[in-house]
Amino acid sequence: MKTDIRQAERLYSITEAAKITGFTAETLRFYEREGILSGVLRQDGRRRFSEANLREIQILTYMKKTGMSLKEIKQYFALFRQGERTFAKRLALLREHEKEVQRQMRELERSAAHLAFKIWYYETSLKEGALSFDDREALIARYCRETGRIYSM
Amino acid sequence: MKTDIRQAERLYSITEAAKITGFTAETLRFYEREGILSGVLRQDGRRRFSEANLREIQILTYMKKTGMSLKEIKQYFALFRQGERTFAKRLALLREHEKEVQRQMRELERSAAHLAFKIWYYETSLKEGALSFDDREALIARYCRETGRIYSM
DNA sequence: TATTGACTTTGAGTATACTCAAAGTAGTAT
DNA sequence: ATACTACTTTGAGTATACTCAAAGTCAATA
Repeated sequence: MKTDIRQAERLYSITEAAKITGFTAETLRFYEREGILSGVLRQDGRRRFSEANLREIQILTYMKKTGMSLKEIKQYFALFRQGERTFAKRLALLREHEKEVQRQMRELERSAAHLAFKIWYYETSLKEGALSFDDREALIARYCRETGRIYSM
Repeated sequence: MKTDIRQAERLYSITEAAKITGFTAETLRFYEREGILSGVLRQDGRRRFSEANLREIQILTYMKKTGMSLKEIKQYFALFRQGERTFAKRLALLREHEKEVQRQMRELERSAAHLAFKIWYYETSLKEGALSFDDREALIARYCRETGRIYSM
Protein backbone atom coordinates (compact mmCIF):
# COMPACT_ATOMS: atom_id res chain seq x y z
CA MET A 1 0.00 0.00 0.00
CA LYS A 2 1.27 3.38 -0.99
CA THR A 3 1.90 5.94 1.69
CA ASP A 4 0.07 9.17 1.12
CA ILE A 5 2.87 11.66 0.87
CA ARG A 6 0.83 14.56 -0.51
CA GLN A 7 1.51 17.89 1.09
CA ALA A 8 -1.41 19.51 2.87
CA GLU A 9 -2.91 21.49 0.02
CA ARG A 10 -2.31 25.22 0.18
CA LEU A 11 -5.42 27.22 1.02
CA TYR A 12 -6.08 30.82 0.04
CA SER A 13 -8.03 33.63 1.69
CA ILE A 14 -10.74 35.36 -0.29
CA THR A 15 -8.42 38.32 -0.89
CA GLU A 16 -5.74 36.04 -2.27
CA ALA A 17 -8.27 34.15 -4.35
CA ALA A 18 -9.55 37.46 -5.69
CA LYS A 19 -6.05 38.55 -6.62
CA ILE A 20 -5.29 35.26 -8.35
CA THR A 21 -8.53 34.96 -10.27
CA GLY A 22 -9.08 38.60 -11.12
CA PHE A 23 -12.54 38.71 -9.56
CA THR A 24 -13.30 40.92 -6.60
CA ALA A 25 -13.85 39.32 -3.19
CA GLU A 26 -17.45 40.52 -3.40
CA THR A 27 -17.95 38.70 -6.67
CA LEU A 28 -16.49 35.47 -5.30
CA ARG A 29 -18.85 35.70 -2.31
CA PHE A 30 -21.68 36.32 -4.74
CA TYR A 31 -20.75 33.22 -6.76
CA GLU A 32 -20.72 31.11 -3.63
CA ARG A 33 -24.00 32.59 -2.41
CA GLU A 34 -25.59 31.72 -5.75
CA GLY A 35 -24.39 28.14 -5.48
CA ILE A 36 -22.17 28.43 -8.53
CA LEU A 37 -19.06 27.79 -6.49
CA SER A 38 -19.38 25.25 -3.73
CA GLY A 39 -17.23 23.21 -1.43
CA VAL A 40 -15.30 26.22 -0.21
CA LEU A 41 -13.83 25.42 3.20
CA ARG A 42 -14.21 27.62 6.28
CA GLN A 43 -11.76 28.33 9.09
CA ASP A 44 -13.16 30.50 11.91
CA GLY A 45 -16.01 31.33 9.59
CA ARG A 46 -13.63 32.53 6.90
CA ARG A 47 -13.54 31.14 3.40
CA ARG A 48 -10.46 29.13 2.45
CA PHE A 49 -10.13 28.48 -1.25
CA SER A 50 -8.37 25.29 -2.34
CA GLU A 51 -6.41 24.85 -5.57
CA ALA A 52 -9.42 22.93 -6.87
CA ASN A 53 -11.64 25.91 -6.05
CA LEU A 54 -9.29 28.21 -7.94
CA ARG A 55 -9.28 25.88 -10.93
CA GLU A 56 -13.06 25.93 -10.90
CA ILE A 57 -13.03 29.72 -10.86
CA GLN A 58 -10.55 29.67 -13.75
CA ILE A 59 -12.93 27.49 -15.73
CA LEU A 60 -15.73 29.87 -14.83
CA THR A 61 -13.83 32.75 -16.43
CA TYR A 62 -13.45 30.77 -19.66
CA MET A 63 -17.11 29.90 -19.70
CA LYS A 64 -18.04 33.50 -19.04
CA LYS A 65 -15.82 34.78 -21.82
CA THR A 66 -17.69 32.69 -24.32
CA GLY A 67 -20.93 34.32 -23.21
CA MET A 68 -22.21 31.47 -21.07
CA SER A 69 -24.62 32.68 -18.42
CA LEU A 70 -24.02 32.03 -14.73
CA LYS A 71 -27.10 29.82 -14.81
CA GLU A 72 -25.54 27.54 -17.44
CA ILE A 73 -22.17 27.60 -15.72
CA LYS A 74 -23.88 26.61 -12.50
CA GLN A 75 -25.50 23.66 -14.27
CA TYR A 76 -22.17 22.57 -15.69
CA PHE A 77 -20.46 22.74 -12.32
CA ALA A 78 -23.33 20.83 -10.74
CA LEU A 79 -22.84 18.03 -13.29
CA PHE A 80 -19.15 18.15 -12.60
CA ARG A 81 -19.70 17.56 -8.91
CA GLN A 82 -21.94 14.60 -9.62
CA GLY A 83 -18.89 12.75 -10.87
CA GLU A 84 -17.97 10.65 -13.85
CA ARG A 85 -21.44 9.40 -14.60
CA THR A 86 -22.31 12.87 -15.96
CA PHE A 87 -19.52 12.79 -18.57
CA ALA A 88 -21.87 12.40 -21.50
CA LYS A 89 -24.16 15.17 -20.27
CA ARG A 90 -21.25 17.53 -19.80
CA LEU A 91 -19.98 16.71 -23.26
CA ALA A 92 -23.40 17.48 -24.75
CA LEU A 93 -23.52 20.78 -22.89
CA LEU A 94 -20.05 21.74 -24.10
CA ARG A 95 -20.82 20.77 -27.69
CA GLU A 96 -23.95 22.87 -27.59
CA HIS A 97 -21.96 25.76 -26.26
CA GLU A 98 -19.24 25.30 -28.87
CA LYS A 99 -21.86 25.85 -31.56
CA GLU A 100 -22.91 29.03 -29.82
CA VAL A 101 -19.30 30.25 -29.67
CA GLN A 102 -18.89 29.57 -33.38
CA ARG A 103 -22.06 31.53 -34.07
CA GLN A 104 -20.67 34.39 -31.98
CA MET A 105 -17.42 34.33 -33.91
CA ARG A 106 -19.20 34.51 -37.25
CA GLU A 107 -21.27 37.45 -36.02
CA LEU A 108 -18.23 39.21 -34.69
CA GLU A 109 -16.39 38.72 -37.97
CA ARG A 110 -19.33 40.12 -39.89
CA SER A 111 -19.49 43.12 -37.60
CA ALA A 112 -15.74 43.62 -37.80
CA ALA A 113 -15.94 43.63 -41.60
CA HIS A 114 -18.71 46.18 -41.44
CA LEU A 115 -16.67 48.29 -39.07
CA ALA A 116 -13.57 48.08 -41.28
CA PHE A 117 -15.56 49.29 -44.27
CA LYS A 118 -16.97 52.19 -42.26
CA ILE A 119 -13.52 53.16 -41.08
CA TRP A 120 -12.15 53.06 -44.63
CA TYR A 121 -15.10 55.19 -45.71
CA TYR A 122 -14.37 57.82 -43.07
CA GLU A 123 -10.64 57.79 -43.72
CA THR A 124 -11.12 58.20 -47.44
CA SER A 125 -13.76 60.86 -46.95
CA LEU A 126 -11.42 62.85 -44.73
CA LYS A 127 -8.73 62.64 -47.40
CA GLU A 128 -10.87 63.33 -50.47
CA GLY A 129 -13.97 65.03 -49.13
CA ALA A 130 -17.18 63.19 -48.29
CA LEU A 131 -17.69 60.21 -50.59
CA SER A 132 -21.18 59.85 -51.94
CA PHE A 133 -23.24 56.88 -50.87
CA ASP A 134 -25.46 57.14 -53.92
CA ASP A 135 -23.72 54.30 -55.67
CA ARG A 136 -23.08 52.05 -52.77
CA GLU A 137 -22.07 49.17 -55.02
CA ALA A 138 -19.32 51.21 -56.64
CA LEU A 139 -18.12 52.40 -53.27
CA ILE A 140 -17.87 48.85 -51.98
CA ALA A 141 -16.13 47.76 -55.19
CA ARG A 142 -13.55 50.49 -54.69
CA TYR A 143 -13.10 49.47 -51.07
CA CYS A 144 -12.43 45.86 -52.05
CA ARG A 145 -10.06 46.92 -54.82
CA GLU A 146 -8.07 49.27 -52.62
CA THR A 147 -7.86 47.17 -49.50
CA GLY A 148 -7.77 43.74 -51.10
CA ARG A 149 -10.51 42.72 -48.69
CA ILE A 150 -13.71 40.92 -49.49
CA TYR A 151 -16.87 42.70 -48.50
CA SER A 152 -20.50 42.58 -49.50
CA MET A 153 -23.65 43.82 -47.93
CA MET B 1 -32.65 73.78 -62.59
CA LYS B 2 -33.34 70.12 -62.10
CA THR B 3 -36.86 69.05 -61.38
CA ASP B 4 -37.12 66.98 -58.24
CA ILE B 5 -38.42 63.71 -59.55
CA ARG B 6 -37.82 61.70 -56.37
CA GLN B 7 -40.69 59.51 -55.32
CA ALA B 8 -42.21 60.34 -51.98
CA GLU B 9 -40.14 58.07 -49.74
CA ARG B 10 -41.94 55.00 -48.51
CA LEU B 11 -42.78 55.11 -44.82
CA TYR B 12 -43.23 52.13 -42.55
CA SER B 13 -45.41 51.51 -39.51
CA ILE B 14 -43.76 50.34 -36.31
CA THR B 15 -44.97 46.80 -36.95
CA GLU B 16 -43.44 46.83 -40.42
CA ALA B 17 -40.24 48.38 -39.08
CA ALA B 18 -40.13 45.69 -36.42
CA LYS B 19 -40.54 42.94 -39.00
CA ILE B 20 -37.83 44.40 -41.23
CA THR B 21 -35.28 45.07 -38.52
CA GLY B 22 -35.90 42.06 -36.35
CA PHE B 23 -36.54 44.12 -33.22
CA THR B 24 -39.91 44.09 -31.50
CA ALA B 25 -42.13 47.17 -31.74
CA GLU B 26 -41.64 47.62 -27.99
CA THR B 27 -37.88 47.70 -28.42
CA LEU B 28 -38.09 50.27 -31.21
CA ARG B 29 -40.27 52.47 -29.01
CA PHE B 30 -37.76 52.00 -26.22
CA TYR B 31 -34.91 53.08 -28.50
CA GLU B 32 -36.82 56.19 -29.50
CA ARG B 33 -37.76 56.96 -25.90
CA GLU B 34 -34.11 56.73 -24.93
CA GLY B 35 -33.14 59.16 -27.67
CA ILE B 36 -31.05 56.58 -29.50
CA LEU B 37 -33.30 56.76 -32.54
CA SER B 38 -34.62 60.17 -33.44
CA GLY B 39 -36.29 61.98 -36.28
CA VAL B 40 -39.04 59.38 -36.56
CA LEU B 41 -42.07 61.02 -38.22
CA ARG B 42 -45.59 60.89 -36.83
CA GLN B 43 -48.92 60.64 -38.63
CA ASP B 44 -51.99 60.83 -36.36
CA GLY B 45 -49.63 60.30 -33.48
CA ARG B 46 -48.29 57.12 -35.02
CA ARG B 47 -44.66 56.52 -35.79
CA ARG B 48 -43.70 56.40 -39.46
CA PHE B 49 -40.23 55.00 -40.09
CA SER B 50 -38.34 56.27 -43.15
CA GLU B 51 -35.75 54.29 -45.10
CA ALA B 52 -33.14 56.42 -43.36
CA ASN B 53 -34.59 55.41 -39.99
CA LEU B 54 -34.41 51.75 -41.00
CA ARG B 55 -30.80 52.15 -42.11
CA GLU B 56 -29.99 53.70 -38.75
CA ILE B 57 -31.59 50.74 -37.00
CA GLN B 58 -29.59 48.39 -39.22
CA ILE B 59 -26.41 50.16 -38.17
CA LEU B 60 -27.54 49.86 -34.56
CA THR B 61 -27.75 46.08 -34.90
CA TYR B 62 -24.15 45.97 -36.17
CA MET B 63 -22.96 48.14 -33.35
CA LYS B 64 -24.78 46.01 -30.84
CA LYS B 65 -23.36 42.79 -32.23
CA THR B 66 -19.86 44.03 -31.56
CA GLY B 67 -20.80 44.61 -27.96
CA MET B 68 -21.20 48.37 -28.14
CA SER B 69 -23.52 49.64 -25.40
CA LEU B 70 -26.65 51.62 -26.22
CA LYS B 71 -24.98 54.59 -24.54
CA GLU B 72 -22.08 54.51 -27.00
CA ILE B 73 -24.37 53.87 -29.95
CA LYS B 74 -26.42 56.87 -28.88
CA GLN B 75 -23.28 59.00 -28.84
CA TYR B 76 -22.31 57.81 -32.29
CA PHE B 77 -25.76 58.56 -33.71
CA ALA B 78 -25.72 61.98 -32.08
CA LEU B 79 -22.42 62.77 -33.82
CA PHE B 80 -23.91 61.48 -37.03
CA ARG B 81 -26.83 63.90 -36.80
CA GLN B 82 -24.46 66.80 -36.21
CA GLY B 83 -23.29 66.41 -39.79
CA GLU B 84 -20.01 66.24 -41.61
CA ARG B 85 -18.04 68.30 -39.15
CA THR B 86 -18.08 65.30 -36.76
CA PHE B 87 -16.38 63.00 -39.29
CA ALA B 88 -13.09 62.91 -37.43
CA LYS B 89 -14.79 62.26 -34.09
CA ARG B 90 -16.84 59.45 -35.55
CA LEU B 91 -13.74 57.93 -37.07
CA ALA B 92 -11.95 58.06 -33.72
CA LEU B 93 -14.92 56.40 -32.04
CA LEU B 94 -15.03 53.65 -34.65
CA ARG B 95 -11.28 53.03 -34.46
CA GLU B 96 -11.53 52.76 -30.71
CA HIS B 97 -14.34 50.29 -31.07
CA GLU B 98 -12.46 48.29 -33.73
CA LYS B 99 -9.71 47.69 -31.18
CA GLU B 100 -12.34 46.48 -28.74
CA VAL B 101 -13.79 44.08 -31.33
CA GLN B 102 -10.33 42.70 -32.04
CA ARG B 103 -9.82 42.17 -28.34
CA GLN B 104 -13.14 40.34 -28.19
CA MET B 105 -12.15 38.12 -31.10
CA ARG B 106 -8.89 37.16 -29.45
CA GLU B 107 -10.73 36.31 -26.24
CA LEU B 108 -13.31 34.30 -28.08
CA GLU B 109 -10.63 32.36 -29.96
CA ARG B 110 -8.86 31.59 -26.71
CA SER B 111 -12.10 30.41 -25.16
CA ALA B 112 -12.98 28.37 -28.23
CA ALA B 113 -9.58 26.65 -28.08
CA HIS B 114 -10.14 25.88 -24.42
CA LEU B 115 -13.57 24.52 -25.22
CA ALA B 116 -12.23 22.36 -28.07
CA PHE B 117 -9.66 20.83 -25.76
CA LYS B 118 -12.31 20.10 -23.14
CA ILE B 119 -14.54 18.48 -25.73
CA TRP B 120 -11.69 16.31 -27.01
CA TYR B 121 -10.93 15.36 -23.42
CA TYR B 122 -14.51 14.26 -22.80
CA GLU B 123 -14.79 12.43 -26.11
CA THR B 124 -11.56 10.56 -25.54
CA SER B 125 -12.47 9.79 -21.94
CA LEU B 126 -15.78 8.34 -23.05
CA LYS B 127 -13.96 6.11 -25.54
CA GLU B 128 -11.06 5.02 -23.35
CA GLY B 129 -12.24 5.60 -19.82
CA ALA B 130 -11.46 8.75 -17.84
CA LEU B 131 -8.11 10.19 -18.81
CA SER B 132 -5.96 11.28 -15.93
CA PHE B 133 -5.21 14.94 -15.49
CA ASP B 134 -2.09 14.20 -13.45
CA ASP B 135 0.23 14.89 -16.33
CA ARG B 136 -1.56 17.75 -17.93
CA GLU B 137 1.38 18.50 -20.19
CA ALA B 138 1.33 15.02 -21.69
CA LEU B 139 -2.43 15.20 -22.15
CA ILE B 140 -2.14 18.47 -24.04
CA ALA B 141 0.73 17.10 -26.11
CA ARG B 142 -1.43 14.15 -27.08
CA TYR B 143 -4.32 16.46 -27.95
CA CYS B 144 -2.11 18.54 -30.24
CA ARG B 145 -0.65 15.41 -31.84
CA GLU B 146 -4.02 13.80 -32.47
CA THR B 147 -5.93 16.84 -33.63
CA GLY B 148 -3.14 18.72 -35.34
CA ARG B 149 -4.21 21.78 -33.37
CA ILE B 150 -2.03 24.11 -31.40
CA TYR B 151 -2.90 24.51 -27.76
CA SER B 152 -1.17 25.71 -24.65
CA MET B 153 -2.37 26.93 -21.32
C1' DT C 1 -5.40 45.18 27.05
C1' DA C 2 -6.48 47.79 23.06
C1' DT C 3 -6.37 48.42 18.41
C1' DT C 4 -5.95 47.02 13.76
C1' DG C 5 -7.07 44.56 9.74
C1' DA C 6 -9.10 41.06 7.37
C1' DC C 7 -12.74 39.01 7.20
C1' DT C 8 -18.11 37.90 8.09
C1' DT C 9 -23.51 38.43 7.13
C1' DT C 10 -27.75 40.74 5.72
C1' DG C 11 -30.18 43.40 2.94
C1' DA C 12 -30.58 46.85 -0.17
C1' DG C 13 -29.07 49.32 -4.43
C1' DT C 14 -27.27 49.79 -9.29
C1' DA C 15 -26.73 49.38 -14.39
C1' DT C 16 -28.22 47.58 -18.61
C1' DA C 17 -31.58 46.36 -21.69
C1' DC C 18 -35.58 45.42 -22.29
C1' DT C 19 -40.82 43.86 -21.52
C1' DC C 20 -45.47 44.13 -20.23
C1' DA C 21 -50.06 45.72 -18.69
C1' DA C 22 -53.69 48.96 -18.79
C1' DA C 23 -56.24 52.39 -20.62
C1' DG C 24 -57.00 55.30 -24.49
C1' DT C 25 -57.36 56.96 -29.64
C1' DA C 26 -57.83 57.10 -34.61
C1' DG C 27 -59.03 55.26 -39.01
C1' DT C 28 -61.14 51.34 -41.53
C1' DA C 29 -64.56 47.58 -42.41
C1' DT C 30 -69.25 45.78 -41.97
C1' DA D 1 -73.32 53.13 -35.90
C1' DT D 2 -70.39 49.74 -34.15
C1' DA D 3 -66.72 46.77 -33.98
C1' DC D 4 -62.06 45.88 -35.07
C1' DT D 5 -57.28 46.66 -35.56
C1' DA D 6 -53.28 48.99 -35.05
C1' DC D 7 -51.43 51.82 -32.82
C1' DT D 8 -50.57 55.32 -28.57
C1' DT D 9 -48.74 56.64 -23.55
C1' DT D 10 -47.50 55.89 -18.73
C1' DG D 11 -45.59 53.50 -15.38
C1' DA D 12 -44.17 49.52 -13.41
C1' DG D 13 -41.76 44.99 -13.64
C1' DT D 14 -38.06 41.60 -15.02
C1' DA D 15 -33.52 39.34 -15.69
C1' DT D 16 -28.71 39.37 -15.21
C1' DA D 17 -24.76 40.28 -12.83
C1' DC D 18 -22.96 42.39 -9.73
C1' DT D 19 -21.85 46.12 -5.85
C1' DC D 20 -22.05 48.45 -1.59
C1' DA D 21 -23.05 49.81 3.25
C1' DA D 22 -23.47 48.71 7.98
C1' DA D 23 -22.64 46.24 11.82
C1' DG D 24 -20.30 42.45 13.79
C1' DT D 25 -16.36 38.72 14.67
C1' DC D 26 -11.84 36.97 15.33
C1' DA D 27 -6.77 36.63 15.65
C1' DA D 28 -2.55 38.95 15.74
C1' DT D 29 0.32 42.73 16.89
C1' DA D 30 1.73 47.12 19.74
